[in-house]
Amino acid sequence: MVARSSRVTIHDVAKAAGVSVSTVSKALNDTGRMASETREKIKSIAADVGFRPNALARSLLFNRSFTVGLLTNDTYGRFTLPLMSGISEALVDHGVSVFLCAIEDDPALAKVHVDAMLDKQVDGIIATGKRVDRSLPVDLAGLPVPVVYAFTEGVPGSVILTADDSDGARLAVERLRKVGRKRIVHVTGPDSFVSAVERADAFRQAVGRDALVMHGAWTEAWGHEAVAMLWGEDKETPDGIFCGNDQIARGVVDALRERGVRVPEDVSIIGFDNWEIFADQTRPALTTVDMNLKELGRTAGLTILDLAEGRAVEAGLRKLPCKLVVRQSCGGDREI
Amino acid sequence: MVARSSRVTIHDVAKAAGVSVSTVSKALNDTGRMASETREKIKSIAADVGFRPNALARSLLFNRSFTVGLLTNDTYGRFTLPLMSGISEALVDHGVSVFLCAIEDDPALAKVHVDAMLDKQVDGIIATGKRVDRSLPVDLAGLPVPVVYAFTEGVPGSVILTADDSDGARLAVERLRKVGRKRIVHVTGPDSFVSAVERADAFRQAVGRDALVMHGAWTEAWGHEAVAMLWGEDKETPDGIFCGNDQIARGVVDALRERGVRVPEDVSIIGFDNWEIFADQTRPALTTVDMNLKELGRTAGLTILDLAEGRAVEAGLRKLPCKLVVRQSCGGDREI
DNA sequence: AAATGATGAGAAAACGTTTTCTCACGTTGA
DNA sequence: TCAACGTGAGAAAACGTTTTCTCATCATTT
Repeated sequence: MVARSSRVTIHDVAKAAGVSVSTVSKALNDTGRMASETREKIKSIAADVGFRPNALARSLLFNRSFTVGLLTNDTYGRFTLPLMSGISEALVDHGVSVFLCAIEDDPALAKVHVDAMLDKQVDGIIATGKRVDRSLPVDLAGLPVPVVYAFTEGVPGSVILTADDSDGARLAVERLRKVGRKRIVHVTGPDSFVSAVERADAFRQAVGRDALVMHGAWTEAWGHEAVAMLWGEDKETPDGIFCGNDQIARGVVDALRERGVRVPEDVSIIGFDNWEIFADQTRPALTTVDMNLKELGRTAGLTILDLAEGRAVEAGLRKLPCKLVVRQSCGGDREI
Repeated sequence: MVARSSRVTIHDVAKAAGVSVSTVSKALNDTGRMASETREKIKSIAADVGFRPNALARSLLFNRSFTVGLLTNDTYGRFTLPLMSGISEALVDHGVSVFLCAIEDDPALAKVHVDAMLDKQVDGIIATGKRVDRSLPVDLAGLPVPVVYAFTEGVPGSVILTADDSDGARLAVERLRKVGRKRIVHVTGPDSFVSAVERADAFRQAVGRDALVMHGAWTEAWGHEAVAMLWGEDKETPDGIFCGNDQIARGVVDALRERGVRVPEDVSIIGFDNWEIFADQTRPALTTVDMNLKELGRTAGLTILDLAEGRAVEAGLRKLPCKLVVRQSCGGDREI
């Protein structure tokens, strides 16, 4: 019943070299006692026949599969892909591969995927999602493998990695100040998102208690609308706008252009996310806050590795700093 | 040296049931001869202790790992994610998990990933990329596992799946005709992309030999530029524009609005890709051609499964049909 | 009552590794 | 010359399954 493998095994190498499999194993792993000429001969023969050890067999023996699972409900991949990229980059050097499981807010599907991963003896699971304050529709507590939550809500006592929204907001305000802006407002997403609230709080702290924060949708349309409101009243108009994401920022920039307001000469705009497809294509290109998701992924990967290999990791929420990506929409990109 | 697993094995079940492991195995797999009460008792005990067979051990035995690798150099994920979603959806029912490997046009990294997957005994590899007419920077020929190329160039004699660009173009023209458009032009990407050329050819075939095709970049800016050219001369302006992707379409729509040309009343616009983030956010929302990438992924997944299980699959290029997603930019969305 | 057959369940081998243990052989020292 | 020791290499067990083979036991038939 068992299918025959066409792959070359350690037995083939042993036969070709006229030694036992144990000797081959020791030769290739540089362990055991052995005449160095024997070792070299075996190594060369192994290379000749193209031997590569079957990872499944090693996994079975070591109880380490050198795989981790990435569980996400961010079907669009806006946040998952950069994270994935960082995880993969950090782990490939350690011979670890990543199972990507897209569960579309479907608890049953999530369970199927988690079970499949556990059956395949993943060394750990990284959970991620599309918002920081919502958990995946599956309970990952009490699993026989370590779990790291990245950019999604985790159970108490777990390791949770996320971007520092407050830091991002501070970075933006700091920059707007540096280019001489005085009347700064914040146009952002719904206040039902903790990210939006955290950024807004940090924004107020940086700008002043009565700073104007406008909550709306995460859309271009809301950017247009906000500009209409701000420029519609006969109050003093802002000279700096910090937007909650790049889509809103694009809406704001477009709306200002339509009104004949120049960006960045008259008003400086800063976005959030550094979603290149928006930030780069907006005219002028957006200066925006980057959440360093790839770095977050790298950290998540190394953390799950630490846990898998039994090293202690401090539990709790850990916030990683953001960075400002300077393009043209804020101005001052030359003189600073 | 070998770490102790905390997981419950078939031996634990055997001990708990007071029978041998072979009996447990046969009981759970509904094979062998056995008193049905024994079988049921074992099943219930196995469920009680939460036994799940170690997939690694089974893989070793069956020489089937129930994993496949998805290799991509589309770091942004525009095409990879829908594909991945389809693959995963098709395979999860068969207990197959997917390794996602992002190789960023780096041959060395690609080789590392491919080797890691082969070591882990993947049942097959699906290769994908960001263009149909470029191959990945790694040679997948002669691998000991089946390979399917999806949305990327494959070696001759291999199985290659791709979207039918001609079909997409025909669909668009057909629709423009149906809403009464007579003067239709095609604004698309560089003619160094075979996709662009195939669509352009099909467009010409549908509209007429001397139909106007404008090649440029795949950007919004090119959409603006093309409109400036079309409306700048004192020739008759088009009443229908079929765009090579949604970004160009968005540029065209925006440029027309700025000129006071109404979409879809005066001009009908159709995009390509159905990239929701563009198609949905454009005002009016874009009617656009969808390449059915998820379906493509599903097909790729089932194909690699066929190959892995030794079923014959016809080699060669297979083009899957597109579909038109109707929103507002083309008009006629109510009466048809 | 003895031979046959059916039934139930366990022993062992296999998958491809790694590691521990054992052993044969040759060299050294007294 | 013989014991002690070092060296090189193989045998066997282990990881967790599945499957084939073997063997009791019991019921049925002659």
